[in-house]
Amino acid sequence: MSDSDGSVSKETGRPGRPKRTDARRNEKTLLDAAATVFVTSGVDAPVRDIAAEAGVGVGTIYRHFPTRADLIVAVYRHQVEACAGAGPALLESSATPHAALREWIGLFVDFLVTKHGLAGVLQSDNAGFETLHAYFLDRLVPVCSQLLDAAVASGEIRTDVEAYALMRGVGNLCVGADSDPRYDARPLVDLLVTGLRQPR
Amino acid sequence: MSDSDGSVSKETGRPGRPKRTDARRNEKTLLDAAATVFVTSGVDAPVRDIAAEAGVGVGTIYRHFPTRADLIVAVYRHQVEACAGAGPALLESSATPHAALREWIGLFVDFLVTKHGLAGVLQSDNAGFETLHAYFLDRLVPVCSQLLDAAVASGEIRTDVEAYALMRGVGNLCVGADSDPRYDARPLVDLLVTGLRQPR
DNA sequence: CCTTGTTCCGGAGCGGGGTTCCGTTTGATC
DNA sequence: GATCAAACGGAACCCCGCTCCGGAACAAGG
Repeated sequence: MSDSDGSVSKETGRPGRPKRTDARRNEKTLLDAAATVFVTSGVDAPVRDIAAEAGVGVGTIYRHFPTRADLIVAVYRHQVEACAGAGPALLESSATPHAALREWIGLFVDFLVTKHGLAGVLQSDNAGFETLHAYFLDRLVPVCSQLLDAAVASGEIRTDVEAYALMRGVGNLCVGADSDPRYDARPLVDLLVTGLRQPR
Repeated sequence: MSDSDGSVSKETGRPGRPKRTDARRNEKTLLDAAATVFVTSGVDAPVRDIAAEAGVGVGTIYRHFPTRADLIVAVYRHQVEACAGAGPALLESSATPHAALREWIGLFVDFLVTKHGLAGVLQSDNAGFETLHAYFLDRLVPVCSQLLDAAVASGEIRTDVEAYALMRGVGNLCVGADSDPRYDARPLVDLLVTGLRQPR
């Protein structure tokens, strides 16, 4: 969704008429504004705040990004793609598949904990965020699965853990990791990854 | 807070005048109603729903339980106390301290995942729930710490994990464990506890 | 440049949920 | 029964997400 050009729809492939220039401009403005507001007020920031920051009406936000999840996905798409792309690379550059998995998960955690409240909203039980949930899963679970399979193949880890569950668990451990100085998710995530190793 | 009698304040010890009988009755009614509604609609259920279930006005709820956290704490106090009490008992009955820790955490997880949304609201980043957070921590962290110390003393586990972090992590892993049939927190919690073991 | 059709925008307004506030009721006391 | 503080109820208020429509901005053709 939301091509830089807008002359074709990515989902259908049908050639939709290109967007008007003011519409394209507003979309960019909105992404910048949302990114700014997300940093200071978290991803749950009131829609009106984002609209104010961008200098547009709330209607404009909903026209470009029907759900909050769409907006969040658009803002963080680049970083998620980068994270997904790093998976195979780490698999080659690391000493063992398990080490690659550990490092990749570290990247994911670093991404999550620097976005106020993102982890908290990644849970599917929050109605209306299925899109967000789905995007992260579609993009990252396959990568995680690849790393996991490699580690299984090399005999380093147990075989009874699904990529989905692992991603979900790591995401959960990051909930509230910002906003509470007493809590650092990283050591616990490491513990989890350590626990994956075969107990022999 | 909220004595059965009300003739003395637990915090100050000063003898406050006893509550009126209708007030005491309403408090009980409210606890029952809240417990019922929590089961079906989760701990985030609208205040008005709870009021309706109890057959009282919303003002009455706020008078007895100024914040939602107060209400939740009052509803689940018994179970939390039971969990806390089970710690020392398990330490005696189990084969090793690590086994006791594993079982105790299992109890805690069972408690959390059967309460819709409780885990999700246990995070301190949710403004207004510091009371809830504080109560769970005050009550359970010392118990966890005791088990953890015993396991450290017996040389079973590593020494660099704080009770607070562990409790927090386990709680986090339980977020959304209900409401998503694809996600079961227990195996991951087990992984975490396994990861505690000394890697030697 | 003007016209016309269309897209896009702004923000008032609706509904829902949390919280407060105050006039009324009720229990306790004498 | 009279008195008075405690407790109650729910209307009212505010904040927020989301919708909707009258009008402004744009693109295309005359």
